[in-house]
Amino acid sequence: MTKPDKIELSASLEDYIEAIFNLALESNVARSKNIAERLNVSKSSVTGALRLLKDKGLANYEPYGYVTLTERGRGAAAEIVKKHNILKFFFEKVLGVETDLAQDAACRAEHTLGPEIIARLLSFIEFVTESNKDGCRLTDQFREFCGKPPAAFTEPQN
Amino acid sequence: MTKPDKIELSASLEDYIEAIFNLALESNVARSKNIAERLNVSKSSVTGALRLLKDKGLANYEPYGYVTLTERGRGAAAEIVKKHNILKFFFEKVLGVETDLAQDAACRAEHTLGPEIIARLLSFIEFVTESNKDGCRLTDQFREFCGKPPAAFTEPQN
DNA sequence: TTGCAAAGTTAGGCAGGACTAACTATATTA
DNA sequence: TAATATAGTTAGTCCTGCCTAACTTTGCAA
Repeated sequence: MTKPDKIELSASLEDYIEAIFNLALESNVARSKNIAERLNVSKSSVTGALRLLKDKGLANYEPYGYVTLTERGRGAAAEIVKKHNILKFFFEKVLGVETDLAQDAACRAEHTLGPEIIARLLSFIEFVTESNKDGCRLTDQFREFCGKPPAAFTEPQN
Repeated sequence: MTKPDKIELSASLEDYIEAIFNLALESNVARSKNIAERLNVSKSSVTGALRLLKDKGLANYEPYGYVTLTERGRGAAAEIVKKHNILKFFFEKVLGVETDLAQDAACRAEHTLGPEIIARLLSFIEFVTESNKDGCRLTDQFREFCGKPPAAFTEPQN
């Protein structure tokens, strides 16, 4: 089993990969222009990012051509998307945060939380979901609970 | 009630503020050198950051002097520290992640999650804590639950 | 098949945040 | 009180990531 040397990616490059991945899913091709639109970034920024992704062996990119992800690129993308989905689900369905906010927060947090936390969070979601099937309905109980006042939590406790 | 025009801070500046705040708590003074050590950053980087914080009215800083936070600076710091603590608690005590990892993840996530998510998370922690007092012991149940295999979560679901 | 709009690239610039090396203040202590 | 170690600052560089403006390719329509 060859572990492919886990590439370190900046938050920004992760965003590009994610965008390419999602565009490919939605319309089969990712074009520079669409990436730029999706990320709210100029076309020239996209060109730069694509070159970097190519250098890292994550994207197949030739000037003026369509963009696809390499095998490794798809692997990286899948991981990011997975993080995103887990976070979004947790924020929205467990914490009960409004959809757009959950989406937004997931976009930002997906770059900062490591695999251990994500794995735990996934287990936790499953735990909660299970409890809902069991009729224990943790999420409902939490919704109900949300009407009480908050506590302190302002002392540092490293 | 004068809302003090919520200042936008980069993750990096938030780190500096947090460091100054914690150093002041621990040893009553924050010195450039200690800040540099704590953040693993060169002394000159600290000088630069302190000037920025001064410009933004968050730190009292004179070259070669001690560093303190202004009223607003302390406000900002308290918010960051609060986020940090809530996140750390959640990761460690709810998800059951190892202390150092929880600490680390909190350090990174504290810059990306907004007040709504944090507020919800706090409520959630209280909910769980309450349940523990009630003898329902959600955390224990979760620990026990953690022995089952994970599911998919790889399709995008924006 | 040429001719133009749309897509993409290049060049050049700027801000944030970090670094090292060299210099300056401060403080301690002999 | 002068010498020196320690703390702090300045100057200059680098890298990432973004931008605009100008230029080049491509592809479609007349």
